[in-house]
Parts: sequence; structure tokens; C-alpha cells
Amino acid sequence: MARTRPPGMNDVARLAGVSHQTVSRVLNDHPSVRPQTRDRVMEAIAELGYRRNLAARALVTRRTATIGVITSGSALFGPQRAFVAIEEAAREAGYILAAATVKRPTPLAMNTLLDHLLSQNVEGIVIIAPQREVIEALKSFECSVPVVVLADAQEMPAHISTVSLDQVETGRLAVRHLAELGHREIAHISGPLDWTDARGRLEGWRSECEALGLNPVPLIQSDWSSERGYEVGCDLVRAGVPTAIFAANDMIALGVMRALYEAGLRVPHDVSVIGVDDVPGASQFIPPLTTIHHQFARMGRQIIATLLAAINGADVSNVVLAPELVVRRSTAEPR
Amino acid sequence: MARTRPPGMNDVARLAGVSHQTVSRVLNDHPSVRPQTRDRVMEAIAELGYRRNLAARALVTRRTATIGVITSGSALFGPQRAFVAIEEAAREAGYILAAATVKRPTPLAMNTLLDHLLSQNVEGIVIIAPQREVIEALKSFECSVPVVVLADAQEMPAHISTVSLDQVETGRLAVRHLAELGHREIAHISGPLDWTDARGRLEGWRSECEALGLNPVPLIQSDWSSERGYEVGCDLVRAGVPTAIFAANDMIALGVMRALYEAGLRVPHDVSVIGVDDVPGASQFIPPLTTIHHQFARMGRQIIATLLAAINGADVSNVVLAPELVVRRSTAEPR
DNA sequence: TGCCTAAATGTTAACGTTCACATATGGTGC
DNA sequence: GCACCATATGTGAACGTTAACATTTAGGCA
Repeated sequence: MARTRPPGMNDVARLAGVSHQTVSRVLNDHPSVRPQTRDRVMEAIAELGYRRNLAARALVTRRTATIGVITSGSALFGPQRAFVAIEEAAREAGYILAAATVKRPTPLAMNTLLDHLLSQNVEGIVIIAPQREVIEALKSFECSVPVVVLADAQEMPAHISTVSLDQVETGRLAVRHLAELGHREIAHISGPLDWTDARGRLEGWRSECEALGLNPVPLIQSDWSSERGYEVGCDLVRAGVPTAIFAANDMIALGVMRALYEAGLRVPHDVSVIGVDDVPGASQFIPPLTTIHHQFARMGRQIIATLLAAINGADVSNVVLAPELVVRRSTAEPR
Repeated sequence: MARTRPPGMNDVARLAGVSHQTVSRVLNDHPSVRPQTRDRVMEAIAELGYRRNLAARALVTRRTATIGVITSGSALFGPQRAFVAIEEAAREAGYILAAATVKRPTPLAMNTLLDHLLSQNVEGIVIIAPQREVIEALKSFECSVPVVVLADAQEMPAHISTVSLDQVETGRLAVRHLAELGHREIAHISGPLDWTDARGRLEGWRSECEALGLNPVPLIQSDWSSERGYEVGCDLVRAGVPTAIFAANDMIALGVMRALYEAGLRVPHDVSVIGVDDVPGASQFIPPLTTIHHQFARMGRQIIATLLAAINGADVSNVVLAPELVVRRSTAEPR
């Protein structure tokens, strides 16, 4: 299987009867090429099935039009949605993505990955860093290209740009919505607290409850899964349910609602439930779930915009996107 | 901001007092380098913060350790899960992914994208092609590197390798499960029929119903969304519900179940419902959804394995992965 | 005509690796 | 001491592109 060498500019040039540089000019839309010459070159390109070698190009231009993305590779809704949004935005800006996932985000693994991306001459790096561990790993890393991290600015060293969804405000929004309906006891089922998102939502819940003078309710910890949500819900049923529950994401809310349903409690008649994420299907839960929607598409565009700005020499920036309340039928006035 | 040239092998070599080739040998773990020399080189590398330039390396070796992936970029569960699985498998095999999404998979867009990936010297290409249109576009494309398509082998030209989840068997499995419970009238709510997955499931439903001699039931078409599932469910309630419903995915099933619930019909007491995908949360639907699980992780590994084999000269192959029934509580014997 | 300018094209040298080959270096056996 | 070999290192030429500069060509105007 002797793989034959693919045609290069020189082959095209020879066939078209011009110099390789003229071919280069045609490819780069240089103005001063005679239409007739251009046609001849294009013809030769088509005939040979020529394709520009981007490695060679990158070597001399130092531009790759590639952005590296590191995610923690979880199949969870948030990180995944973020990735899709970033991909889309990058493509629109003419960039290709080099994707890399890290299972366990140890500092060593992160460094290896960053190293690999840098070797690829990526022009910038996006890091989706929902866990504390990732952030820790980043602190020690010195990087020659701009980095934008999807994480709370407060968690990151000052010299790194961030774009974040306002998790604290998310918590506040949930509490405010429930409080406005008249609830005075709002329980919170948090996500795993090594996730900054979970901490932010928790923080928002706590501070807004305090600000509104609501009755304090002990925190309940969970992971992000609907299964665990169900277990927590069952515990809650046994221990006595508050009038309102703020679940850290829609999956937890889903599990909790099933636990309530099985216990004969009706949502929102007996208990109000609010989630976060607005996952596909949330509108068809029983009952349709009131939740807090995050603007992932806008976030993706913002991340890429920030990164491109940084590539062009802009300063560090920290952008925070506001969450949006989506009222459906799982929240109502307390009985 | 005069971006200074990053250090190259020559810089390292000079600092370590050796030739650039020795540096290369150290980097490539060549056996015949004196430990002492190696140390000196490593030291110089660390001091300069040197990183190998993969573009230059790719230029001469013609190897990039990169695999191109094209997805239709939908945020739907299947394609997305497939991507994550592929990424993971590729990483394990030491490959990086170059990701590209296509919104509207026209032949032109597909060709542009493939072109771009080939220019990047990817060593192979994976295409997640759930829609017919994508497949059409592929038929006309001549490609210099191996391609593996995630699609039914029957839909693809014979010279292209495929890995697929057995959608027909998925439909059969659903029908068989319901028939074994005693159902004689099994309705199917299909996905959009320009998706091959939807057609496969439909085909499995139809053929198995026929094989088992069940009463024919008219097909109901839907898209993949839970919202549309709900609408279809409402229609069904109005027109009269069968004893069992096979929804083409879990989202449709979710919407249908809500429609049934609101109409006072109980699942599975009055109607059995089965879905496909086993999405996160399906175990906590009301009631927990019986569904058909697809082995995405295994599929990802299989795709990469097939691709690597093809890169090493293996023949075209078509692998089909079997679906698995997950029985929960939304299916039962008919009343 | 002859000169000047702009447009069109060509020539040469990078870019940072690896490959193929050439050259030291040090030890072994006679 | 010398030929011989393996091990260790160095040299020069690719790879396919773009950048910088050089050259040719054509057209306008005095």
C-alpha cells in the first residue's frame, strides 16, 4: 500500500505553466493575478485534486485558525451544551476546534493536555472548568497563548479571562421567585460542592434567603443525578417537606418530584419545585418544571469573542451572563 | 505586542551544546543517547520552555495523530453522546480530535467541511450522519483518507466503513417486549423520517408487528421533541389510545406520558409506553420509563478501532451494535 | 520613441521538524 | 597497536507553504 505523495503547489504550478507562488496567490485571493491565469490554475487544482497543506502553511504563518478546548468530558448537560455552543461560535469565526477531554482533572493531566494543545499551535484555549480541581490546576500553569475559562472570575487568578453564567444570581432568582409567591421556607438541594456552579447556586440561595429574612432551612447535598434526587426526595418526605424546594438542577428536581408524587404530595399544590438548566423535556415533566435557563448559545459566542479579542491583544476581561427565569407549572403560592 | 518567536530545536541544541538532531532524538526516545546528554537537553528544554512544533513535524512525517469528526451539530441526545464517546476512545488511542459541525448538511457544506479537514491532514474522518441528506452528500465524495460513518451500512455505498446501532432491532425489541406482555395493538410515534434512525426504528416496528401477526395500527409521525410528543399524545387521547405505545425516543415518550396523565389515563395501567435512548432522568419519569439503551461508549471505541484499522490498511467493515432493553415501570400487561 | 509606473509573475529564502547518511568516539579481540 | 564494531553524535537535505524581494510586461504620457 505505497501511499503516494499528494500533489503540492509545485505540481499544480507545473501543470498550469506558472510558478508555485502564483498558485499561492490564487489560493489566497491576491488581487494581482490575471483572471485568465487564475482560471488556468483553478483548472489544474481541480484536475489534480490538489489541497492546500495547512501544516506547511501554519509553519510559516504561525497561524492555525485552531482553538483548543478542554472539557472535563462529563456527559452532563451544562458542560456538553457549552461545548456545542463554543463549537458553533468558533466555526462562525472561521476557527476549527481541537477538542480534548480530561476525565479526572488532576494538575498533571491538565498540564499534559495543555501542553499537547500548545504543541498543536492553537491560537487560544478555552477551558470548561466546572470543578474546583480544574481551577487549582490552572493556577500553576504558564501559558503562551490567551486562555478563556468558563468559570467564575472570583475563582480564577486575575490574569485569566473568564466568561461565566451567574450562578449566584441563579440561586437568588430561584429564591426570589418562590418568595414572591409567598414561600417562607425554601429548601435547597445542592449539587456536589466541588463544582463551582453548585457552590454559586448555594451561595445565592443562602444570601437571598437571608436578605429576605426567610426561615433558615438546613442544606441538603446531592449529586447532579435524578436518581440521587429521588433518594433525597424520599428522605425529605420522611423528614417532612418544606413548602418550596430549589433543586440545583432539573435532574434533581425530576427525581424529587417523583418522590413527592409517590408520597401522594402534589406539585405545586402541596410543594413548589424549581430547577436549573431548562433541559430538553423539562417542559413536559409532570408537572412542567419551572426552572432557570442559561444562555448557552450566547455564552459560546461570548467565549469565542473574548478569546479572539485576547488573541488580538485585548486585556483580561470577565464577562458574566444573566440567567433567566422560566415559569412553568411546578411553582405556585403555598397552600 | 511584538510576539517573540518561540524557541525551536536549534535554540535548545545551542544551549545544551549539542546538535538539533540530538534534541530530536531525546524527544523521540531514541535509544542511543547518553543519559548525561539527555539530561542536559532536558534541562535546556525546561529552561527555555521549549515545545515541539507539531506543524513542522506533521510536514515531514505526514502524521498528525488527528482524527476529524463531522457532526450535524444538533444538541440532540444521540449525536451528542456519540461525540463524547468518540472523543474518549480517540484520546485513549493517542489521537486528537478536530471537530467540525455542520448545521444544514447540504452536499456543498459537507464538501467544504471535508475539504477543510483533509487540508488539516487528518489521518481519518468520522462522520456522525443521522440524516439522509448527510448520506447523500457522502456518496459523491472522493476521499484520500479512511472514513467511518456512524450510519446503517445499507444506506451507505459499499466502499465506506460503517458502525451502527441496530435501529431495526431496536424497533423489533420494543415490539417484542410489548407483545410478550400481551399487547396486540402497538402504536408507533416515529421521529422525523429524514433521519435514518427514525426510519430504522419504524421499519423494525412494522416488520415485527407483521411477523407476530399483531393488529396493524397507523403510523404517527413526530419530531424528536418532548413538546411535539405531548401534542401527539393529546391527539391520541382524542382519537382513542391503543394499549401500547412505542415512542421513537424518550423525549417523545415523556411528552406522551404527560398527555396521558392529564387525560386521566394511567401508565402502565391503562397504556404501556416504551421509549428509546435511556436519557438521563428516564429512570425518574413518572412512571420510570421502560426504554431501549444504546451502547454509546462501546460504539465510540468501535468507531475508533475501525478507523485505526482502516488507516493501517484494513478492508471496509460494517459493525452493528445490539441495543439493550431496559425494563422499568411504564410497561405492563394490558388491562 | 522612450521613460515611468503599476500590474503580473518569478526567485529565493525562510519556517522547525525528521530522515538518511556521514562522522566521531570508545571499547573489544587479536 | 590496529582493525573492527557498536554506540553516540553531527550534517545536510527534504517537507509544502508564505514572505520578501526581483523581474518582466503592458500601458500611459511627454
